[in-house]
Amino acid sequence: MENNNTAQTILNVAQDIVRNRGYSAFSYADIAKQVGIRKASIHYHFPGKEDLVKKLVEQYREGMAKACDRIARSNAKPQDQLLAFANLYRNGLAEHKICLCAMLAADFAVLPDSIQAEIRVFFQDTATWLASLLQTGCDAKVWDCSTTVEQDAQGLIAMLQGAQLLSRSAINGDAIFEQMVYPLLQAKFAQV
Amino acid sequence: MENNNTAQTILNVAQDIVRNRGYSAFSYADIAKQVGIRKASIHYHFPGKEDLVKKLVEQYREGMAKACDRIARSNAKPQDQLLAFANLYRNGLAEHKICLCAMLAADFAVLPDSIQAEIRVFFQDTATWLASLLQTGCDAKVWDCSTTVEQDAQGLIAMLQGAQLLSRSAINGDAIFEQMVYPLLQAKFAQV
DNA sequence: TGACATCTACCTACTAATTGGTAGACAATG
DNA sequence: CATTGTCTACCAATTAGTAGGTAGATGTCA
Repeated sequence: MENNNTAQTILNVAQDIVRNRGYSAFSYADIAKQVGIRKASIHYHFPGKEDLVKKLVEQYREGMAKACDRIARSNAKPQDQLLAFANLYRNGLAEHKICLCAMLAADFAVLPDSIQAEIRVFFQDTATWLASLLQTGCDAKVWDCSTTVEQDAQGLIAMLQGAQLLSRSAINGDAIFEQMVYPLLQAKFAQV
Repeated sequence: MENNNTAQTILNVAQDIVRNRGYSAFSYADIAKQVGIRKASIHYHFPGKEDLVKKLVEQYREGMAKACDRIARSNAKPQDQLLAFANLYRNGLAEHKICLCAMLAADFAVLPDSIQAEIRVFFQDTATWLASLLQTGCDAKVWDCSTTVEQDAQGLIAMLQGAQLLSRSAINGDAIFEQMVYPLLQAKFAQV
């Protein structure tokens, strides 16, 4: 994660903080200290908090899209792709990082409109991608789809986000996550 | 929800705010304005933020325990009790209220230790109650339990909390919640 | 009963620290 | 000499929390 670009360093640090403490509990002073510059210099790169966080979500959205794309291009079996998708969340948790947009969803009521919109797009994109994967598995008779794949996709994402949150407040977080997620995946998609 | 007791009014208002905006984004000034007293008077009833929020979680935990107890005492069929449990979350959402402890779980990293502990107890209690319901349904052959009921219980709670969060950031929140939750409940507990 | 003391629940008026943000100086680079 | 990126030094607003005062209710005792 090296870079010689201050703006990108600021974004990286900011992402870390938001994914750990949420939107309201992060400040320019925090970032400045960790990046090793002064508060005013952050304003040079990002005039206001809104600009910074908006860029943050945009970048996070791109990263997620790329990760999903890698999974899709792997040509693995649908059940393995589903597992790989779930593991994106497990891996984040292993670094003590909640999904950025899950954190921001909790702070939704205090976010500027432009960021609220950005988050909606993130969830919509993710749900659309997952629904398409579920449909593939359906067509291949890997699992059956009694309900619509769109609803299943949203339910799965909800479970993964919720599991991340709950895991963090448990003593043995990482283990809890797997114990939560895999049984439900198995129940819904028996052959996984 | 009437009361002539200032301390309880403060708690009610504080709960509203935290469930909507989270821990970091609520202030004594907010509460004072809504209650109709001065900031300093809140300190009279609750010396510090930690005291207030701790009491908040304690009370919320009692409320949840009572709600679960009512469901258990209803002697409804296990599948109906499970539905009633899920509807606790749906009803909260209908008033634009996320589960208090889901919000605080998001803010976990910035919470005082004593409150972190309180939240752990909440989730543990809830999971224990739900696991016992799942076991009842198991014994009555209403659904089967291939995995342990404890894991299923935690997975279900994760899904419900996650669904609340995601619903709020969706345009049509309430509808989305039901479309997410019920299909997954049905898949896992077929006869529900 | 009257006098005094205490307690409850609030108030005004402050504090020190932190918040996001701005103005303008300055050094390096091209 | 202009641009870029950083700095110091400020700003007004807000944060949780404190000090000290006060009106009114509730004792308590001669």
